[in-house]
Amino acid sequence: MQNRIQELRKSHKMTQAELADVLEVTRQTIISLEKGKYNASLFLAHDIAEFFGLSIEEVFIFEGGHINVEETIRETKARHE
Amino acid sequence: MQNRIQELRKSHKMTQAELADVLEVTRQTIISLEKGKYNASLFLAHDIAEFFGLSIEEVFIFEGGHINVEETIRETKARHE
DNA sequence: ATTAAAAGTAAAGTTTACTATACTTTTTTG
DNA sequence: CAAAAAAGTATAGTAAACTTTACTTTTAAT
Repeated sequence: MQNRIQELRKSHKMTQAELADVLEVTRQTIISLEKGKYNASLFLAHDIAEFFGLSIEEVFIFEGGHINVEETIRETKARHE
Repeated sequence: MQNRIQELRKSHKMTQAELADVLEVTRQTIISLEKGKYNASLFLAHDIAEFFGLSIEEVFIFEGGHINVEETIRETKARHE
């Protein structure tokens, strides 16, 4: 999963330490998120998006995996019969 | 944090086992999320929202904590000078 | 009323987000 | 260029999301 944290942080002219401080996480967390070492929790994702005035989906890019809902439901239901 | 998983699952006439199967998690996970025992990861939150054709923010209700962005930036920057 | 299906509980184990600390490298600025 | 600020690396530890298994309670169907 990709994210626009670094880009958004820079456009707000903030350092990693400042962003970490605002979000009440450590600088390590910001570095790791920007570097893609791991993914934010739902809470932190929400706080980041809210801080930048965006939706979670606008900050975090979830690639692939577009499910055909109707088909998936049919298949899954069949599997459970 | 609240979520609308149970409501959405029922409106799709699915059991917990079926939803778990579709989302490729265990039934325990669905039960625990519906019961509010813990929060979904960002990944799972995305998969759930996508499955129901909604945004993460439409499925998960993040209460409180509305930050005044400009003020927070000013304060935080001051703290870092 | 029985039975079966669905929902729920409990607890131990794994994985991963996040912290804390300490040190190194890169970038910025005077 | 030199100093300071910012960014990055590494690693051990904690917390919480998620799994696995096994058993109990509630709801639905006949």
